[in-house]
Parts: sequence; structure tokens; C-alpha cells
Amino acid sequence: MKPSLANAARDAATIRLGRLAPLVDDDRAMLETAASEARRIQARRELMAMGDPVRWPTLLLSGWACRYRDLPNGGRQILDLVLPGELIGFGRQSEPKALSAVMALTEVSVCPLPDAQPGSGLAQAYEESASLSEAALLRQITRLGRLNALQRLADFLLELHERLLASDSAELGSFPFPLTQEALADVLGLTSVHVNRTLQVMRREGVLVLQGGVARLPNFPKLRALVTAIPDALSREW
Amino acid sequence: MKPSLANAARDAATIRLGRLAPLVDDDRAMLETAASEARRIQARRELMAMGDPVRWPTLLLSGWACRYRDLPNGGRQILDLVLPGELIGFGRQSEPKALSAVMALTEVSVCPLPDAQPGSGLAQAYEESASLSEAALLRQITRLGRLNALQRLADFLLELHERLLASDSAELGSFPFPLTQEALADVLGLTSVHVNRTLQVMRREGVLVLQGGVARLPNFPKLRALVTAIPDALSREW
DNA sequence: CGGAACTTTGAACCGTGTCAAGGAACGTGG
DNA sequence: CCACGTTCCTTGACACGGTTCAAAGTTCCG
Repeated sequence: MKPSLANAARDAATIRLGRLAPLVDDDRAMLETAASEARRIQARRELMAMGDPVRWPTLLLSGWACRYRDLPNGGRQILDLVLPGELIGFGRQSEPKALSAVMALTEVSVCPLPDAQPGSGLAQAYEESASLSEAALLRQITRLGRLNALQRLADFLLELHERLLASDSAELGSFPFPLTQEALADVLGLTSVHVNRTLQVMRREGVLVLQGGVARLPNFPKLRALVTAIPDALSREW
Repeated sequence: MKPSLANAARDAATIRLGRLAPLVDDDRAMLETAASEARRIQARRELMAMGDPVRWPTLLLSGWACRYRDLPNGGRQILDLVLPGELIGFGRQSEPKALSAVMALTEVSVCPLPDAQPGSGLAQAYEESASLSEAALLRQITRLGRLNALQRLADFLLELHERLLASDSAELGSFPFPLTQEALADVLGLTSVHVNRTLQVMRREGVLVLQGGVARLPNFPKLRALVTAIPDALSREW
């Protein structure tokens, strides 16, 4: 048995990667070794600055981080979240510069991403992970381009739930939710004021309960329906 | 000398890839061979459907295409364009399903992407290309999340110009512009009506001339200023 | 010459942003 | 354990950017 913290930390990554591709003992051993080099980083600390020469690819063992860009006018756009068991900066090799900055949203624990032998289960899991990561970017584009505030929020909550389930970081219908409304606004391309109002609608509609840093989604069918709903159909259909 | 069409077609790709990484004669020969298998595809034809098992990675020799998603309500979001010399579906290998659909916006000419030996200049050029492609997605997210209509359009025109220059498909300050206002709206997350009005503002401001399917950008500094304009502009690039 | 696709225009409407202020929660030091 | 500052959440009034709907004008092409 390992110390409980390192253990919990390793688990999210091992669980997630192990589901993306079959891992053999050797793969698991590498993850375990890497996890023993874990560093803890405080919330709001930058893990990587935009344009930085890319350090090493990193594995997020626990906590939440985000990729983001600062705007000339002081605003910020969060491009994507990084959740437990997900990869940071694994991409095209010799990538000279980071395409975005990365910041810890909560306290996080990270370790260097273990090198994977080409063809190994681990290597395959990395590829799958990178593919999911691109899928998340595409979903984010669609969300920002074509959904309204309520739809964006609903879609985002559903995505969070799915992604957290992948590492057993969520239970069915509920998960830790450390995001401030301002962070949420920066993800969804809204203002924090409007996020606040939209959250209230969701609570009133009974599709979201937020308390004590935990989100619960008590009505999945309705939440899913919100994403595709024609605005205004809300009252009529439910 | 090759027939002029195939020649022009090969050129955009060879020029672009040759600038992303140094190519040796062998690399160029592979590109030339692949180009000889070019297929022509009409405008509005789908090159790949979302969720399709990924066919082969493809090289766009000439014309414009787009990656897009259809929405349940009938709308559409264009995720990214594919311009001459750019790659389609080159990514994580064994990717089981296409993450987006791809459609020809003009008549296009495509060929199978030649296999590159690991370590070759060609392989390196592909990696660079994939990296630029991700950068474009991140830029698109920022554009949709944090810029208003005028800023989105200005930023998009500047991006187009840069990307087309990479394959000598644009001259300095002017390039072919085959997009309908509806396509533009689907890229920028707006309605075509509002795109129309925004285009008029840009013309009135003297930063854009559209005629005969060609766009001219007569005032770069002003166009760039538009992107960051409005509230107290800090400088810096993002 | 006729039709389809695309662009342009106007008026009304509404989703989201802005500004400003007050309230709740939380951590820290006394 | 309380006082205090900081961060985060909530609310209201109002302004504006962008959408919607509808119709007319234009370009393109067979």
C-alpha cells in the first residue's frame, strides 16, 4: 500500500488510461514510478506559459487545470479543461512553443508523463487521449458558435460528467465542482453575471444542484433536452 | 513539365510543406506521385462524414474545404477551413471515427497523403502542419468566445491571409475568396444577415474590398487594430 | 430568358453585456 | 472566537449587439 494521497492520485490516471487501451503490468509500473515523482501545485499557479518552450508532457494525477489564452483587453478565454488522468502538452513532438497557457484551477498534482514504447498499450492510450482532447476542442467550438447560454451550460455540465466518469472522478449524476462562476464564464464565453443568472434557471428547472463544491444533475433527460431545445420551448415541454 | 492543372495543384502543397520542414528530392517525388492520383470533387460534396471510419489521410491540393458539424436544430458550425496544401484527417493513427465531417466549399482536388518515413522531412512537415491545425482550433475558440462580430471577421480575414500565404495561394494583401456569406456566418457563429452588415462596415472603413471572388485588405494596421479595438487596448499579440 | 442561389435592406425583438451595489462565505491574524 | 479583508455570489436597471422575419434586389448559369 502506498500513502493514500499518491494512491488516490495515481488511480485517476491509471483508471482512465487503462480504459482507453489495455495496459500490461509494465505500463502500470511506469505510471506508478512516474506518480512517485508527483509535484503538488497550488490553485491559480501557472503550469505553463503560452509560447514557452514546451517542457515535458505532463500527466494530471488529481485536481483540475485549464488551457487558456489571455486577451489584449484583459479578458480571458478558457480553451479546455484538464481533468484527472488527462494529459498536458502531449502532442506533436518537437513542438517548439506551447499553443496555450495552462493554469491550475484547484490544487493539482502532476507528474512527468512516462515515455511509452511505440506500440505499447500506454502509447495507444496516449493516442486515444489526444484524440479525445481534440474532440473536446471541436465540441467547444460548436458550443461557443451555435448554442445560447443555457444550452452552453447544459452541454458543458454533461461533458464534465462524462469526462470525470472516465477516471471514476464522478459518481453517476454527481461530481466535485470547484469552478467559480467567473471561470465558468471564461469557459463558456459569457460574463459571470450572466452565468449566475443561467445557473439560477437551471436550479429552478431542477436540472442542477450546486452545494458544498459538488454538482448534482438530478434530471439527465431534461438536461440533455435543454441542449437541443428551441429557446422558449422550456416551459411548454416540461 | 506536367499538365498545368496537376502542376498548379501540386505546387500549393509542395510549397507549403517545403516551408514547414526541409524536403529532400525523395520527399518531393512522393508528393508528385501522390498528386498524380488526384481526384477532383465538386463544391458542396462531402469528403468525409462525421463518425465515418477514417479513410486515408488526405492532402488538399487545391480549392477550399471545411470541417463542420451539423446541429440537431438544422444549424451548422464550421470548425475550421482546409486550405490548399493542408492536411485532412492526419492525426492520431488508428482513430476509429472521424471527429467531424468534411465538405468541399469550392471544387477541390485531393490526393491520398503520401506515407512519410519516420524522421523524414515530410514526416516533420506533417507534424508541423498538425500543430498549426491545432493552433487554428484554439484561435477559433478564442474568436467565438471573446470577440464581437467585427472583431471575429477581422481576425478571420487576417488568419486566412496568413494561411494562404503559406502556400503562395495569396498575394500580399489579396487572395481568392470563394466563401458565401452564409458559409462565413457558419464559421463565425453569426447569422448571414449580420455578416452582411458587418462586411459593409468593413468596406465603409476601407479595410476590405470584395469583388469578383477576390478579397483585398488595403489597410492591415487598421484591420489588426479592429481585432483588439474597443475597450482600452493593451498591446501584445495573443 | 428564367430560375436558383446569393446579397441587401428594414423594423421589431430579445439575449447578453454593462454598471453598480449589496450580501454571503471563507481564511487569516489578533 | 471574533474582527476583518478578500473573494465570490446575487440582484436590479438599462443599453446594445445580434437575431428574426420578410421582402426586394442582384448575380450567376444553364
